[in-house]
Amino acid sequence: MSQSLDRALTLVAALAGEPKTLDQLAEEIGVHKSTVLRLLRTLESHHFVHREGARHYRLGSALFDLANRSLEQRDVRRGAEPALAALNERTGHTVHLASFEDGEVVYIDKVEGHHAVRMYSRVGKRAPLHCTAVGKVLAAALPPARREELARSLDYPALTANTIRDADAYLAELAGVAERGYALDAREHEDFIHCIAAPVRGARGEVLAALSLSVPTVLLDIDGLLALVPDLLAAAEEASVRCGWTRTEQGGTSR
Amino acid sequence: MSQSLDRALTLVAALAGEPKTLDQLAEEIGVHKSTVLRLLRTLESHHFVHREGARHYRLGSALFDLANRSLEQRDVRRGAEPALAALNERTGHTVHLASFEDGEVVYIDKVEGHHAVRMYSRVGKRAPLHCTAVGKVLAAALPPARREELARSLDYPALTANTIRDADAYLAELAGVAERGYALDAREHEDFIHCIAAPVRGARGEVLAALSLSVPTVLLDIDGLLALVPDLLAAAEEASVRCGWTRTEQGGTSR
DNA sequence: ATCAGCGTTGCACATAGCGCAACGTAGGCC
DNA sequence: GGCCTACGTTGCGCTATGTGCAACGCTGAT
Repeated sequence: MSQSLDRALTLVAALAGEPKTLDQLAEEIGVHKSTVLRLLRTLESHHFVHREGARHYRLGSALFDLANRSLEQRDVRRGAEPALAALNERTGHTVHLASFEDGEVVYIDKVEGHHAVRMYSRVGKRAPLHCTAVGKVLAAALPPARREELARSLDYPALTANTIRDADAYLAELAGVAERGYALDAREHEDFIHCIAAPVRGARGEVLAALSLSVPTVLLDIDGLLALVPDLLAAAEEASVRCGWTRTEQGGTSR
Repeated sequence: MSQSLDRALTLVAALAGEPKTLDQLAEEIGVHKSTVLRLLRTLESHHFVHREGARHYRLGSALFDLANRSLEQRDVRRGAEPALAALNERTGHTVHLASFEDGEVVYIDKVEGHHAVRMYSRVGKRAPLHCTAVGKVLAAALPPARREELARSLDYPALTANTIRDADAYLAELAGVAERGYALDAREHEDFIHCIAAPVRGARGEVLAALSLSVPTVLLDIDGLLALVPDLLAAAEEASVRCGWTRTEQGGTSR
């Protein structure tokens, strides 16, 4: 809709990797370099990009500042943080907190595992709903109508041999997740990683986010992973309590 | 320079706090709401903002993604990370990593202290050079000509009773910092906090960043803080080594 | 000393972005 | 339950704004 803004945002994205020069950027986004220069100047004045030496630009501090400020005030994140740390401490594996956004999953916090081999991820990264444990937990939490609609709208790209490939299988899986109270990703997203995830709930029992453990298959086989489910559930419950959730006699809203 | 981009960035900054509605935003930045709507749509298409419910906008995942991606590939940060964690572990206090940018200090990493009372800060936050320990370390690392020029260009706002107030005093302080190899902020930035900082060096001995310990005065008096200098220096050296620095016989480039 | 590569500037054109005002819709109050 | 208000949304016409171009100048390399 707004051309210059659109270009500027593309520019920022292009700078996410390594610092680049004006000419590189101009070529990369297909815009005259004088235009790029002007955009960069505006971005620079807001500290969104920073000039490094005479000819290189990289992302500036405003980005970090805004990102952290915004993350900080997501209440789920704040509430869940101690639980993430504790779960990581107890298991040694990578812990993620993810939320649902626009038909995808967004990682909003993580604690790295202690092992040399571990999953690559990043806070802010987006991932598909259909092949991640966190995605399943979040999708399973939707009201049935939206769940169905959502399931029908996904593409189901096959990322590994185990990836769920169609809406029916996905819906069946989600039903199981809602039943059990946790989700499993058995090498459906990446070949050498499997995960388990559980919901973090708010005051009214609504699912705010999903908490997961991601473990390389070389460290733990599937049974070993499933053995961690009680730890996971305990951590998710701890996080939920900090987010205002109160355990109900009926066992929550899950059925 | 670019009006729409400028407005869009202002918009993003306005969203850093809490989610806001279209009207609020329009009023806040003084632009017609139809314009704001168009900008928001463009921002939304790049995931820079996210629509929450029907009428609220908040920052989107692209911001976190870009910020973390960019931080991740700052080599200093990666190299220094274990040293930060270890220093935090050993002392229990808040540890910061900061770099020099545009005549200011930018925090690029931190590990929170274990105590209930601790300094408020945030990765991406900017701070003044003249009243922070990290600022002094970074300024002291500049070649004498730039150091002088820089010192003359600062404003020296007095943030506490102890803040250095003029260029001559600052230059004298920097000379001392270069001599000692670490810097002290004795309640010059915030009333109840004092800090010590030391440089992290790269392969050619150049200063890449500053590592600091921030301690509330209620937890440790000035002597207690200074007693931590050896720990700080050891951590800074560890970080330096991971950044490619090799200890030279002459004791580095500090004199 | 010459040249190449890149950032920078001024300019003139046209488009892209703007404010306006009218419309649609959802939620709240009586 | 119906009206009203408070928002988000849309179409339109104007002009400011952002654009590409081409010439300039700096800096560093040969």
